[in-house]
Amino acid sequence: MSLKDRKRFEPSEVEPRIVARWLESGLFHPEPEGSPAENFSIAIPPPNVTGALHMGHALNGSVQDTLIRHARQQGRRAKWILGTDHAGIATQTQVEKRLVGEGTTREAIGRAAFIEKTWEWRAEFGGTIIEQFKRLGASLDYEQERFTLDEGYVKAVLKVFVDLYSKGWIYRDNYMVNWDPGSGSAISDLEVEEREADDTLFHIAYPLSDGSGEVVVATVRPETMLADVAVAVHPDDERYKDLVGKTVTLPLVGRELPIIADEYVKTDFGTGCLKITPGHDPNDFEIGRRHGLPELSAIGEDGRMTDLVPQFEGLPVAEAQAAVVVALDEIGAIRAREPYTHTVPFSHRSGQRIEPLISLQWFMKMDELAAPAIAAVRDGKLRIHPESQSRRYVDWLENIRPWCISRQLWWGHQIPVWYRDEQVYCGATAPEGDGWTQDPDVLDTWFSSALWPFATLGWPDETPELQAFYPTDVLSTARDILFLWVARMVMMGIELTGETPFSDVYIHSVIQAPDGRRMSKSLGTGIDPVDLIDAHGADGVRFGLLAMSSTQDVRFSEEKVAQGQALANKLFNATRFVITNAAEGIAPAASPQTVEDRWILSRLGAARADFAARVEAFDFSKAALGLYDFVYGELCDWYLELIKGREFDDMLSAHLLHVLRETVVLAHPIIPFVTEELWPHVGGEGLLAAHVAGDVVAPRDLDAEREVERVIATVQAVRSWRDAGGVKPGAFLAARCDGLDDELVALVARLARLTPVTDDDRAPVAVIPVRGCQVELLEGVDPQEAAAKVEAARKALQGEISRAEGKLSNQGFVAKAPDAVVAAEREKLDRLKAELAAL
RNA sequence: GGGCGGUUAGCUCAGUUGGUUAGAGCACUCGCCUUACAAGCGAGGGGUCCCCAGUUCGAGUCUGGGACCGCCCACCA
Repeated sequence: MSLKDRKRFEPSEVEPRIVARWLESGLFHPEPEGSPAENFSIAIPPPNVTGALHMGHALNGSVQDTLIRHARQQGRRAKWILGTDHAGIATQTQVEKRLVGEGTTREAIGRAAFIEKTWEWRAEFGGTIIEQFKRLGASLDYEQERFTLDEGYVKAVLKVFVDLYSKGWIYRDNYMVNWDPGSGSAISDLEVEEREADDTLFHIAYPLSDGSGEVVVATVRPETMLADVAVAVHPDDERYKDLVGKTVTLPLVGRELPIIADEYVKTDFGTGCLKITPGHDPNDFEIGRRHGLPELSAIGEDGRMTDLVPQFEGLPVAEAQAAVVVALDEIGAIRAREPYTHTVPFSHRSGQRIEPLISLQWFMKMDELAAPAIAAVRDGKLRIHPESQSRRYVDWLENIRPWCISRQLWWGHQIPVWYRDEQVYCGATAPEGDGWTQDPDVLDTWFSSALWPFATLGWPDETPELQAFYPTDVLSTARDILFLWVARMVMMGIELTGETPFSDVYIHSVIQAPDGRRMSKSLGTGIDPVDLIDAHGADGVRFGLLAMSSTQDVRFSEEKVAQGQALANKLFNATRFVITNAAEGIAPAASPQTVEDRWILSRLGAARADFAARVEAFDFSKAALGLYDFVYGELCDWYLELIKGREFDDMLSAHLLHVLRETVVLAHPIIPFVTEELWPHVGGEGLLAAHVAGDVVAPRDLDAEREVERVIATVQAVRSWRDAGGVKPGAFLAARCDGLDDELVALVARLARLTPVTDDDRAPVAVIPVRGCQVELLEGVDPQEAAAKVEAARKALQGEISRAEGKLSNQGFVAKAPDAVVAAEREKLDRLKAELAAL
């Protein structure tokens, strides 16, 4: 169907065609040439391989694609690096669920078969999100898709492990970890979230071994007492000073525990006596190490009681607690119990309560890695937007602790360490000889993600891609993985490549549900961006999400998406109007003949400059809304209406095509589909996505802007009078126009539906003053209506005049305000008085 | 317990270094199928800028205090 006959832009019909053309063109896969300084690259935050597109992906995709397309328009070779993350725990959990559905378990089929199953799972579901990104119009390099477990990537990960191991920064230790019973694995501090829980605080009496009394300790975890190794008091606590050095006898167990002094203990909390359980409490662990205390484990990695106290062996933790309480009650050791609300750690992944326990794990030393990552931000080599986030970044890095990098999973990079008797071997490949067993653990998924910007480009090999596109330019992501991922990429990037892996980090908004709650599947508050694309088109979704975004979290509003859809449709119809009227076979060219022609060129230039500045400042909301204002408020509402009375000669046709063509270019980074569709109709050649716009912007024409602004103000004033006076919209009214030259009068007359007269000396029924000129309506308006309107206008003017006079008679204002402000106030007063006089 | 951000029209949000009568989109009211678009066009109504105090000739904007909401960090049993 010809464009002229399509009354509406139909995204569902257009989008698949456009995507196909983009993909065929090879445009999204730039050759690795040139230098990183002249090229532009972004590495996408790798979505989980089995994930589906959610609102965060859609917003972040819109942001990154806008940046990438903007860079392409500037003639930069732009590469948006694509790939997915193997997502250890998340993927393993899904595959395990499937196995259960098939009546088996991962333990039953064994490690090798399980990993094979997981690769099958990836083959089956791994492509979903990539296809969804295509629907969004994301101009990712689909020809070079990476995976954090592909061959080259594995090579990079193993090399990093081996290198940092030999540097002594990766080590194995028995240490307190966050044990997640849900995934059966240790997890890092960052994967723990605090939640409020209602518990009971038990006060338990520990008798002194010499029979001279007792001390009372408070705990919400009575079952951990089985692993107590000491009781601590504050060294300055007068109540207990004399007890330090004595021992108590642990109830139920009979072990003698020393009473020690440690400044950690708060004298004003509870009883001032703290039971020390290094095996099951992070603080107690630290205290235990300070005092050289033994580390006992009452709870095992299976979430059941160990054989430390045979009476409770094998009981799940919750049952053990009940049993311990019963036993303590029997001997009358519980002095008090009170309800207690506090925060306790939960696994972010499995949602289960974290069990702190001591475990043999791999750790990475972070201090030396953190220092240059802090310096990068301090020196301005790395800029974080919004700026307020850089403080969070620095604070976290300054207080960084060792990172537990081992996970008791099967799906991931297996730790490249082998054991044989007392021997330990670390290397990228298995050691020679028999009898070696590889460490069964895999690396934290974030260990491999930390290498993302360079491992995806072929590091550690000096590939052409690495030379052309690394370091990358921008990293765009949500706030919640600033530490988990961004900071670690910076640390690893600087350590391994000597370069900050990107120069700008953009932290985008989190989009909440319309009611302000979190968008989540489990709450039922999620909105599927693909459904939105179906309903409003990808352009509408992109525009809407960008227009919503901000420097903080925002609520989702479908109206903004609809606004974007309306914009796409508006641009489509504006183009349709121009090409149905323009002379045939005319090439676009700026050829202004009239004041409005000059005006729109000036406004277009301003819109372009503004758009570029907004995008480069990561202010996508303003970029999108500014585009909307230009297209609606200036191009369609005024310019196209202003030219409608004119003959579409060659010069006007060429000029209109030029304006439309440049508008389509301007809008392309945000609404690529409709603009690509229109491109050939406004004289564009090839793909708009490949079009280099350059950055030369025509100088503003302020004279034309002033004149057309007067026309607009006059038209609006007359329309307002007509409407208030009940004039039929179609009627042309005779009017005298003073203070405007003929060209402007003609414009006003057409848009306000006036018949300008000069030889009619009837008395006006209404006088409309506006910006130094006035329009006298000679007919149409009902005299009474007119009188009421005049009265209202007079009242408003008088209000303003007295306000201005009051200001100017205020000595403080005249004496202290800047001269320009005072002068402006005087000018305004004069203008108001003139307008009042004209009424 | 610390830190950060927010509070402006019915809703979602703008508001530059303090300076016209505080804006937009959506919603609402009235009028229009005016030959690009009724998913459109025109004209309107609607605000105690969270509260209190202060600085200033002048405060939505700056300062102090408070209230409420959200987020981040944190080892009080």
